[in-house]
Order: sequence, then C-alpha cells, then structure tokens
Amino acid sequence: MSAHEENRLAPAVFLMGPTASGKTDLAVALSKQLPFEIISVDSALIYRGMNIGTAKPEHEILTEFPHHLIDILDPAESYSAADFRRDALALMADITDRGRIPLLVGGTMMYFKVLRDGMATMPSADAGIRQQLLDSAQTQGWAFLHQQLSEVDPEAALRIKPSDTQRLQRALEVYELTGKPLSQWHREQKEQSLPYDIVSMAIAPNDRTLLHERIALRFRMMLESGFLEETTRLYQRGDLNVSMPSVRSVGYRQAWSYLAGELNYDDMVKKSIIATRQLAKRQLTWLRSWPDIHWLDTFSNNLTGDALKVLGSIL
RNA sequence: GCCUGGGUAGCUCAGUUGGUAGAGCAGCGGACUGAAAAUCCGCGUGUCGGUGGUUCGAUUCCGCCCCCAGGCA
Repeated sequence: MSAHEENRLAPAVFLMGPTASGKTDLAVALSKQLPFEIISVDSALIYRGMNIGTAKPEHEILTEFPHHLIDILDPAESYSAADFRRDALALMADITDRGRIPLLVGGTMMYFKVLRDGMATMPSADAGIRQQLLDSAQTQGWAFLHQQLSEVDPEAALRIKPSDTQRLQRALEVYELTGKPLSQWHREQKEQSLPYDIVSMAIAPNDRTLLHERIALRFRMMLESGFLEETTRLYQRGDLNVSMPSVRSVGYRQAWSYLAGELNYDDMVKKSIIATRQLAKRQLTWLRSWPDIHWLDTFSNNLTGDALKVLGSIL
C-alpha cells in the first residue's frame, strides 16, 4: 500500500488511560467539538447491572453521548478480546459510513492491542475442555499439565510458566480443539493491520501518587453511592460466582468476599483500593510501550484544548 | 511507681548460640493472542528505639533512658 493510499484511510481515535484518569470526561468534551461516536473499550462496562463499581458513565451522559459496547452482556456471560475485535470493527465501519469518526475510549489494553494487531484465527474457549483440564489439574497438578504442553508445544511451554495456569489451560485447550499447537497458530497468523488512520492518545496524571489519591477517593464515593447494594443484588442472584470474569473484576471480587463473610469491611475497602492501583499500574505498563502515543495530563488546565491540538494534525 | 512483653523494611512480623538481617503484604519494573478489571514473572540497606559499657567486633550480652501494650499497686 502506497503512502498516497494510506492518507485516504478513514480516521479513528484511541483514547486510552489507566482507571480513574478521566477518560470519560475527556471523551464527552471532545464529542461536543467533533463528529465522534464513542466505542467503549472496557471489559467490565459490557456488563448490565454493574454500574457503580465499574465507574460506568452516568445514565444522562450515555443518553446524550451513546457509548457502544456498554451493557451488552449479563454478568453470567463472558466476552473475549476476539469478540471485542469483531464488534469494534463492525461498529467502526458503520460509524465511518455515516460520516462520523470512531472514538475508542477505555482502559482494556488487551482489546486495543488485538484491534490494532489482529489475532490468530483460533477457536474460542470451550467450556467442556476447560473443565476437563481443570479436573486433571486437580488430580495430577498443573506441573503435569505443563509437562504435557512441553510434549505437544515445547515453544509455548518455554514461554508459559507452570504457575500461569490461565495461559497454560488455553494453550492445551487450543491443542485439544485443533490438534495444532498454539505456537503454530501464532506463526501462521496473517498480518491484519487496521484500515484506519489511528491517533493514539493516553491520559494520566503526571504523578502516580495523584492517581492513587483519585483511586482511593473514587472507591469511597462508590461505596457512598451504593456499591455494596449493587454487589448484593448480584450476589443474591445465586447463579454468579468468582470463577466468572464479571465477579472477578476489581472491587466486585473484594465486595463478594465481604458479603461471603471472608473479609471484614475495612479489609474489603483496603484491598479494593489496592487492586485498583495494581490494575492502573498494569495499564500504564501497556501504555509505556505503545507506539506513537500522545500523552495528556489529567490535571492540565486546558485538557480539551491539549487533546484537540493532537487531533488537529490528523483530522 | 513496680512487674512482664514488645520496639527490626512503608505495614505485619521472623531472625542473628556476638561476625551489621529476611519473609508476607504494600510499592516499583516487566510480560501479555478468545477470562485481560484476568493471569503470571522479577526487584529487599533498613541509624535492627536512644545512649553508655563489655568485646577485635554489638542489632544480638549488660546498664541507664525513651516509647507502646498488658498486669500489679
């Protein structure tokens, strides 16, 4: 593809950042200035009934500035990076066809990554196989499963530690399902560059301690806004449990333990805040190596202007 | 006032039969291909409460002092 053709690619904007960095406010401010249509890039906002603990944008905001990929699933269901890629690509095409610009906003860096780079065309998760693998892990131990992986996919076994049970399980699952090692799927992966002219922006406070303060403050506000009541509603349904991605998310997991009597209130608060800080740290690790990223400061006194300046060169 | 425990990493604590110390958590760095708000990996110098003494050498033994908890008055 020539540089000339590349210039004709439709624009799209990635607005990334750690949790509690002010992404939503900025996305709304930008939507007032430019013909954006927002796509949420967040693995927790997809769940209905999980609003307070996920810091989901207010109802009024969602009415005025509709976000795609929010409230699309019940907490008993699960979503995946591949699902996201499929959905986001379809939405981006739609939005572009309508003459508008996709603004992808969120903190789920894995989703941004697979949207940008694509994925190998492997089969999705298989509940039956996963259960089977879990059972044999119980009886034989994960070290044994890792040994099995070494036999069918030595390359993956080298990369995946026996303690990384989640990836180990997936690698074995792929082999069970297809008879082809995960590593081979990766090798055969075709390049799938995004057919958009992307501007990548990241927002965060310059000083990490300021982010930590915001995180603690926000969690306390969530509690005042009824976070525990929200979690209790989920808890009392009876069909949800901590093996589900929804319940494993930051805050909900700790509140779940509290409701189950495994944590006292103070520890629940403390551990929730800690888990949120650790999430933010992992998000920042992704962001640090993200190519061509434009950094914005949460506390800039002209944040929207800063962002518009970045966008001005492309749009 | 007296007695007994304690005072060691940001926190909770272990330990050194005298050779200046190490776990968990936190924090920091990193990885990341259908669970990703997940999962995993790496990183431990701190006047060992203060001060004097004994000693080649004290965080460790001894004296005094300070602080905390409990008990007795």
